[in-house]
Amino acid sequence: MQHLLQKLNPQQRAAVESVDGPLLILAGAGSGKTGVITHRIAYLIQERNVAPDSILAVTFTNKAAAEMAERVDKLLEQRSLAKPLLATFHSFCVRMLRRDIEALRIGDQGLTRNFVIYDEDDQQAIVKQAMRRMGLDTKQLTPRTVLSRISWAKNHMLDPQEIYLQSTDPVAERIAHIYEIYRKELRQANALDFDDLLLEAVRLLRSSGEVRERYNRRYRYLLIDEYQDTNRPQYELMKLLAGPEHNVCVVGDEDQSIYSWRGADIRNILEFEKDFPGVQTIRLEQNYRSTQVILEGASAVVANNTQRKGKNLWTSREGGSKIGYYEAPDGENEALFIADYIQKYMRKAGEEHELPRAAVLYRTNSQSRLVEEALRRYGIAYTMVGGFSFYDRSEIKDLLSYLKLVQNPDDSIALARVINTPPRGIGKTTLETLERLSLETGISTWDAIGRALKESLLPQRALIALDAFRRMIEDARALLDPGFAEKLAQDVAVLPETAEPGSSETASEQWEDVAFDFGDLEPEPEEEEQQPLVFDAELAPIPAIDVPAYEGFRKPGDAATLPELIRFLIDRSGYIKALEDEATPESLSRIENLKELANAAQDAHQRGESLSEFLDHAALVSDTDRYNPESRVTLMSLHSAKGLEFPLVLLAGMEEGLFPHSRTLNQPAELEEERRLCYVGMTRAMDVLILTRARYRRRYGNDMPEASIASRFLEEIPPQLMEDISRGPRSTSRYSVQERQVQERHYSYEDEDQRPRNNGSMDNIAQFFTGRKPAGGRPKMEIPVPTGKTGLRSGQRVRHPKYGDGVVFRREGDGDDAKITVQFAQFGVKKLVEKFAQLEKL
DNA sequence: TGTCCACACCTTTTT
DNA sequence: GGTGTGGACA
Repeated sequence: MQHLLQKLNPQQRAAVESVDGPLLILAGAGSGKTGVITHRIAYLIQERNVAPDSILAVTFTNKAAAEMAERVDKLLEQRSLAKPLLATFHSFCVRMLRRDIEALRIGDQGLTRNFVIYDEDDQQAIVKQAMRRMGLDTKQLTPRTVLSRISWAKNHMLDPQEIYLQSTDPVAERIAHIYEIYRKELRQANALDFDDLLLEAVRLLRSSGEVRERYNRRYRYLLIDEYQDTNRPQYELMKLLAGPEHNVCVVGDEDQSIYSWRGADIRNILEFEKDFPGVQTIRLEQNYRSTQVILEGASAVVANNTQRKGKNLWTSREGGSKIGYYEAPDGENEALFIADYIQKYMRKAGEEHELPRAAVLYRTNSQSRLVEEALRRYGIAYTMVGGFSFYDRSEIKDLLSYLKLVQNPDDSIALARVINTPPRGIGKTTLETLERLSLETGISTWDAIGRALKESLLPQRALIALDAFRRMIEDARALLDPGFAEKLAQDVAVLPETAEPGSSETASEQWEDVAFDFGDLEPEPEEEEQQPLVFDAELAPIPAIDVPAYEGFRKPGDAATLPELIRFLIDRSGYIKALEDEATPESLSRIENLKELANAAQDAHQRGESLSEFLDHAALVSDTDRYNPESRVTLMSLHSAKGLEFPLVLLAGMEEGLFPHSRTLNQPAELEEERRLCYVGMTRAMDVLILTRARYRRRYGNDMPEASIASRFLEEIPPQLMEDISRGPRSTSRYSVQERQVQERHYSYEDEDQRPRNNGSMDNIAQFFTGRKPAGGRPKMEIPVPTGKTGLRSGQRVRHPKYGDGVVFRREGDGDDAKITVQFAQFGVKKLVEKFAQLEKL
């Protein structure tokens, strides 16, 4: 309908209506890109009568995909069961591979659809193992480095031989060698890493004309979001999927390209015009998000890049408040300022208007800790995106490894993870024997266990333990039943009923009787051949974990459900028991986490997800997917913030070496990427943008605070757009003198200690450690030193009953846990627990 | 075998 | 502040 186009400006409208042939949309920050994509999809369906399920839109995160799907749904006037597919490259590839990967098999070689996805830890484990076997020193050449080189190679579509031929030094040759072993190991484990998901999908579409044509027939309209961040394999994938019609629409912004380290290649924009002749280009240059001040500031920064075509973003939101700059004495103070600012902003905004929202953005995730502490202290609720996720917890990974092993016993990494977790007497020597066995014969660890048992290759005790372990996994597999496990591995959501006659054998039959797709929650299909394995609650009591009851009972002989499988595993493995016996707060929280996983499995089960779908989900959820737009305060890295917007943005850590990051300082190309990152961060702000910096910052936990230099990006913002809200009473700051003093007090962690702070002693950690005189105009007592109940602080002279006189060097921790490091005249440096130290002030 | 502790190293960014 | 490693010991 016309209303679909009504709210769009002429360029956006053109972008929506140009549906035939290749289209390149260069969309500046905040130019309504998402709206264009969703409207375009709705327009295709509604105005052009395109079948919804022939549209494929690829976004950067699952979250973005889900949100877009929702928006499209709202735009459409009538619902239909067929929906456009919105996915990430990776999740789309998984769907495709789960269905069709066996087309790549030659004989009995190649991956099966039961493949597992290896995350970074798994990858590291493989590399480490390979290096250990090769007798390489993992200190000189770290697995991390090797892995990043392997990933680089994959992102440039180079195989080990090519890397070997290109290598100019022994290290590079060695890496090529490790790469080769790595690949072999993954193949043997029936596993794919993230990069492989793309590569194998490309290989699949290239090598099987039948598969490619099927997908081409299926998906006639292609949209690619965040096009500037696509890498080579993604580009190839797009070309293969585009089919002969070339109805491809890509949306991107050169200034927001921030993933070159992951192989993203801006040349994809240039090549697009080459590979898709007749491409139409549309520019969206009106920004609807930010005030003029913010937009000008951000544009001024990114204008310092040489590697860009340049564009003219403009906004009708004239003026706006200036970009705030706060220079804190140290990191703690910076965080407290941020908390304080957010609190004031929320109060004020709460009185005035709608839902106030704020984001704290930073370059590295480790910066979040201080901000979190400060927010907690202020009692401000927040959500954090990134950092370690639920799925990174060791207990979760352990249980997932059990599940992976059930799905695919050849997964040697999962096996290694759980074979002795909890301890069941399978130790180092046993594992070494198994490894040797698998290495010599080229079989997986799982098969090696079978062989060792059959031929009694190990001491009796080890054999008994191994046998028990193997039976547990086999019983779990039997719960799912042999045929069923395979069926679970299929992705039923893709391409229903499109199988060609004679193309796929058994697959198409299995296809029809499973239909979870439309919320069909029927019990699992029955199987003819069944092991009468009833889950016996009495034999297998689950004391601590309460898996919620699910609807409907499973008939005896039906395959077990996902939650049942989990119950079985946590019980039979003794995992819960071990945690219960431990009975520490730590172990109890682990139990809680496992409960949460059980709940997640329950939800998944109710959605009709299979084991492999559940595992895929766990592997592919990104941190950004956890962003909750309802949340009022969000903490995240700059990278995660891409695509989002907030009325208030605080950008922390504007320091050389942090942002731009130290590893980019002498690489011009990477420095430009940092600048784009800065641009991305600044343009997230709608109304208010605050940049902060700490003059002294601690690098790791306990190190000396180091003096910092203001980020160059600060200097690239025209001064007339900025306002210094940290300095002096006379500034036009939003705070009065009194308020400021109150505020300074606020920014101290020592609430208990009310001693005057301007006592001229060494109040300033930085001064203390750097041995500097206080700088000219710098106000004193900027850095609060925690002193706790005893009031001990750095520099305080103390006496100890045993060690005699000394000087307090450092204090860490809070309350009863507080530790004091004291330099004693005769006994040297000692670290003492404050509570017991019996220190006497002198 | 398994567990505890001291120490060394580290930190980009993520599907 | 967190993790991984290696050595000492039960």
